[in-house]
Amino acid sequence: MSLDLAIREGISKAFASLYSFELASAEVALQETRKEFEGSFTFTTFQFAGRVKKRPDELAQELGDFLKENVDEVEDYNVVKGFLNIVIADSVWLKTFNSILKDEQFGSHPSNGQTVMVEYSSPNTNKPLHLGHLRNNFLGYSISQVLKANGYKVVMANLINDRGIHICKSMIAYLRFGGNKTPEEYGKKGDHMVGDFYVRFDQEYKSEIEELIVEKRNEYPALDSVEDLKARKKEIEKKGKKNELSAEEREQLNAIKELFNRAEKEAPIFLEAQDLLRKWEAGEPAVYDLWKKMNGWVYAGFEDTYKRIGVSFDKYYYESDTYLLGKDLVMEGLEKGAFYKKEDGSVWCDLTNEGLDEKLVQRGDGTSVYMTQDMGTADLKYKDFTLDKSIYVVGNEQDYHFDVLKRIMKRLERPYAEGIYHMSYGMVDLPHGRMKSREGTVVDADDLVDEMVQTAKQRTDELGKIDGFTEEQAEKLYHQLALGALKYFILRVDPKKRMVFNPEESVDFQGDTGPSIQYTFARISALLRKGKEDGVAFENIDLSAYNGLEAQERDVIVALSNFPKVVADAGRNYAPSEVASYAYDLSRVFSRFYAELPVFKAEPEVIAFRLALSSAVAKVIEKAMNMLGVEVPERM
RNA sequence: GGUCCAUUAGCUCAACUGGAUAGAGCAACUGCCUUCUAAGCAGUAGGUUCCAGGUUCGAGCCCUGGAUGGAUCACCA
Repeated sequence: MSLDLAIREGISKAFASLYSFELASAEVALQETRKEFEGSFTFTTFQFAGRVKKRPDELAQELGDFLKENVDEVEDYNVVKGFLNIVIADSVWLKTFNSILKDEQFGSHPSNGQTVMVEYSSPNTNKPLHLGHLRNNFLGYSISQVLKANGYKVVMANLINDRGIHICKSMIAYLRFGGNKTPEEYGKKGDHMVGDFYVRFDQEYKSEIEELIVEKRNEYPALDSVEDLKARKKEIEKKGKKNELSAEEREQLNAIKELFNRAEKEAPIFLEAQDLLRKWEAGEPAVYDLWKKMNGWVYAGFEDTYKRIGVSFDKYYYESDTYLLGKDLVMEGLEKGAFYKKEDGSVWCDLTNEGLDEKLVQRGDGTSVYMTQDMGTADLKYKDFTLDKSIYVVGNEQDYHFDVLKRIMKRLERPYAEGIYHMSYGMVDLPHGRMKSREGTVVDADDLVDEMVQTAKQRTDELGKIDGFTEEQAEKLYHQLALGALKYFILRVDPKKRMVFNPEESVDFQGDTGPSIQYTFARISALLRKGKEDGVAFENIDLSAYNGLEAQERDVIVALSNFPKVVADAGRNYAPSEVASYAYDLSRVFSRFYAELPVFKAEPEVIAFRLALSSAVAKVIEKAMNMLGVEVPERM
């Protein structure tokens, strides 16, 4: 029985026998005692005081007496106002530590027989991965590991968006300007090369729009450039927000908008891209081959990046296979009365009684929309793996979409509907604002990793601690540190929140950072190496009879004992950040122990105990960091 | 305009889901390498938790109203 469970049961019994008051042990809320008070667990009595007709401090006192008397684990207690601080005997902590040592699976929960799919990454094949994708990939990979530790069977899936107008844009630009070159000839990774052509399309498109506007803009002789027109448009729109538009201005705004719209729709390169999409959908061989070829380049590039950032997938889905799915669900929904058809033949799901809008699930012409496709894909995933839960790691701009998806699947009575969870995360901002590809403020994932590796190398060289490393070992270390810094920096933040990525800060390796935790592991590894060299037996030893526990050592054991709960909470809350902050806490508690208590200048028994303690910390740090997708080096 | 989300130290983030004097790191300042790795440890300083009300023994957290920033409300994906 775990320690906190024993105490919760004790409190429950105390209430029953002292006051005939029923409080299930599961309902007993224990918190960690704040460090300025003595004790390990705190029970707050205020909310119960009235119900058992006692003053809070009086109640705490009586509960404390009962616990001290009846619960073996409780050595002592103290009461501050209504707070009952429970002191645990060192022998109990040692017993706890002993069972941690023996438990190879410590922190991992046994299989719960459930299967969960985590869909993440899900890139478009028209441009390389950037900083925003990194948050997605790190979160997806990490939550998968956390769920595995919670006893789920996890399928990591990547739904690749490999079709649509955006890919056609890259294709058109390649046809026009690509000179039939391969990525090798072009001198870039495949994904970057295709991304270049996507940008090229945009440039071309813009200049064609401008040409068209210049041609047709005779209505505005006073304005002589497209920039002027845009500025004028903005100005009027701003006024419009305050409802101060004159009829003339409104007319002018509409005219400008119309002008832009027409130009956007009539630009030759855009028409070509649309035409290409039609040809692709018709399966025209030449178009299809080009599409395959270019996607192949992109995939090779992605695989390379995935490998570098240490994420992987068990299953790939391609939108070119799934984009027509879901039509049978539309039929089913109509039959079940979950959907209805409008006069024009379009099919809708009415969610107004749930406080949402009506949602289109099929166009009037019978073709699918995004939602249709996602409905079908959800069903496909279930058919493939019989999922209990389905997690979508997707940015919070799609909160509404997934809210609707879940409700629709519930109306279609899908068994997995309740298990759909949108792991929504906030955007990654740069210190000067959000990333905008058009303004060139996108941080490319590959470049970022390169820079981080450079920084790691530089930092390591400055410290000069890795003499004797082969080049290969050194490269590996730089990579581990770079990714450790990057992943930790991103994962320590609550996923739901928007975060600021400051390139200068993220390369910091001191303080609350990945490398500083990795450093703790490296130091422990050094201790253990020395222990082994000295022939100290510290593995598989029984320490239940050890005495003379120091405060710093007890703090380490307490921190260790929290690990299983942290893993469970992180899984329940879908929050890798909780694992990250735990890893840092543990690392700090250990560092304090390390700084204040020497390991090898002690009695043999103490040496063995401290080495065992250190090795347990190393194992937990490794497990926790691995859950974040971070590797830990034995030397740095 | 409707809906949803955010706002905590100069900066980046926490706060165990309503508990004690709101904590860390960075930046600044003090100490600690002749002792197991100083990428560390100990300390000083830094707060009207956006504002105004409310709920209760107790509110950063819940409720109401407002401010600021963002997302979304496509027969785009």
